[in-house]
Formats: sequence, structure tokens, C-alpha cells
Amino acid sequence: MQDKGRQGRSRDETLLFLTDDELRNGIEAMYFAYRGFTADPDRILEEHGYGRADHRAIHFINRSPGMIVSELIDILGVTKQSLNRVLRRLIEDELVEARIGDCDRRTRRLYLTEAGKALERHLSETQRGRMRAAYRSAGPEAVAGFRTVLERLMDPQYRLGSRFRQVK
Amino acid sequence: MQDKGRQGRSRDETLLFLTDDELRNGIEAMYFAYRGFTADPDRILEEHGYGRADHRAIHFINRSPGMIVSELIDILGVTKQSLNRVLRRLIEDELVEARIGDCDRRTRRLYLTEAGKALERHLSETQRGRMRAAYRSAGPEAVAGFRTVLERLMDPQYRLGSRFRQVK
DNA sequence: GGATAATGTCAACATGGTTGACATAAATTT
DNA sequence: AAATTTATGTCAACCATGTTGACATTATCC
Repeated sequence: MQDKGRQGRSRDETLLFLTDDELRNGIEAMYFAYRGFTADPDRILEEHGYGRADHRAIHFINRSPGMIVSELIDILGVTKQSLNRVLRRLIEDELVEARIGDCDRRTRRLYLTEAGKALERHLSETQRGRMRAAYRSAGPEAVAGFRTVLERLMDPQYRLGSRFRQVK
Repeated sequence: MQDKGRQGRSRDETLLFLTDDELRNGIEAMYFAYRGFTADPDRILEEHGYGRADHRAIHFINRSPGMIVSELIDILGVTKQSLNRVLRRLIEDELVEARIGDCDRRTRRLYLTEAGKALERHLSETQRGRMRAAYRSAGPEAVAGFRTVLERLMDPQYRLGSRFRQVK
């Protein structure tokens, strides 16, 4: 099954990276890498009684302080009900503060509190640690390639270039 | 917040890929890319009334036909109860067949049926399509770098090299 | 024959998604 | 000024997928 594909295509050596086998390996690698990538934060979050959804909210609020709720909904790609369940708890626990917008008083601008920033740092440091180790052992050229392919894999509106007309 | 880190480190140009900012961008890219990467299969699965857990089982059974249940549990990193719920349905729906092992009759060897293979092909073709487009537009060197970093990100036992003493 | 191993199953629970319906307050349009 | 739209919040029900714990069956191993 997994040999069949290669045969017909590998005559062109320069396109070896496009054989079905190579693509399948890439798919699998993506799966395992993502799991490794989330493993450390997951452990930390569990100790604090939070989950991955909380991490994502914390990450993006830290990334763009003052972001409003609907922007966060768009970035995370979840419903307001789903995000609200997360936000409500983070606000109750005083990891996140929601201030009324000054231009538009219907909106809520989201900020991490000091406690929120502390948790963010803890999560981020651990995750960056793994990323740094991977980057360092792979080298700058590999990292550039890694980033290029990742950008091509995501839906266009989330590419680094497209993600900054928003915020404040 | 996100400027602070760079300042202290960017003096060494060759290590720019290791600044906290670069690492944070990598983390975010990983998140968005993974989402893109699973979006197409998720749509297809939903049409058939299946979920991502079913996809993973189908993927790995296709990848290593005859794999036994405990091997699949190890690869997926879930409990037997969790996998069982998935397998039970896939077997009921006749996408997967579980044959009694010939050496050890306690074990169950897992295979995709024709219907299972058909669904696998549908899912895989779509996902490979996106992967192929990304690979093609990024080029072979980027792909090599991509794969290198992914391998370094995953837990070592899942690296491509370490994943083949098993099966049959 | 007794211990161990591989699998299956039941029940209860948590997380994090979904949809649908409805409420409030503020901004915008007419 | 009134009507409409927008941003947010909330309740309830549901689904998928993970967990733990307990227990049963069958086959293998010593």
C-alpha cells in the first residue's frame, strides 16, 4: 500500500519530497510534533486546574493586550459561548481583566493581570524551551524552512503578515 | 512586552532565530498550521459522522496493517477504554476488522476493510493535497528543514527512526 | 494450577467544542 | 426619538474525546 505510490513518481529525484510516502511521513511528523509541542504546557496547566483552551486565550491576550472579545473569537475560531466559558473563569480567578472599551463602550478589552502574566511566563518559558532546543539542534536554515512550510500550511488569513491590522 | 526580549539578544545576528520573539512566532505558527492541517479531514469526517480520534486510528491501522491493539494504544497515547470506544464503532461499521492473532490468540490484529481503505484514501488524499501544496510552494530545502525541526520537537520515541521495530 | 498479560466493558466524570434561544446595553440608522 | 444593529453575556442541551476505577474473559507462561 505505502510502496505503490512511490514507484510511479520517484524517477524525478528532485521531487522526492512530494511523493505520497514523503507526504504521509510529513503528516505523521506533524501529528507527533504537535503532541510533543503541547505536552509540557498541558502538564503545567493541569497542576493549576486549567486546560489547553485556557492556554490559548492566555497566549493571545498576552500577545495583543487590549484585544476585544470578538477579535479573540475570530483568532481562536470558536463560538462566543465556548470562549465565554473560558474567559469567565479566567476573569473570576483574576488572571484576566476585562475593561470596558473607551471608544466603544459595548466592547471589552482584555488584559492579563499580574497573576495572568506569571502563568503565561511559566507556560511560555517551558514551551519556548522545547522550541529553542529544537531550533538550536536543527540550525537556522532548517528553522527558516520550518517556518516557511508552516506558513503555507495554515489558512491564509492567519499568516503572520495578514494578522496585523487589528489590536488597539 | 514582546519587544523587551529581542533587544537583549539580537546583537548576535546568527542567533536571531532563537530570540524569544522568534520562538513565540514559531509557537503561534505551529498552532495555526496544525489547525489548517486538520481542517480538511475534520470536514470530511463530520460528513460521515466520525471525529479526529477515528481518523487517527484509521491512519495508523492503514500505516501498519496487522498492528495489535496495545501497539495502537502506545502510539496514540490514550487509554484502552478511550481507544476501545473508537474501535468498537469502526468495527461495527465495518471500516476496521480485528482478527485474532495467530501466534498469540489473546491479541487482535487490526486491518482496514475495503470501506475503511476507501475512507482512509479520501481523508489522506485531501490532507496530502494541502501538504503537497505547502511543500511545493516552499521547496525541497524548506521541506527538509521543516522535517528536521518537527523531528526535534516530538518526544524521541516517536521519531521516524525509532518507530520501527514493531508490527508483524 | 496459579500468576500474568491482552483485551473488552461498564460507569462516572472532565474538558472543550457545538447549536439555539434569549437578554442587555450601547451604537448606529432612519 | 424610535427602530435597528452590534457586542457581549448567559442558560440549557448535546457531542466527542479524554480520564479513572473496577471487573470479566481468555490465553499464555511458569
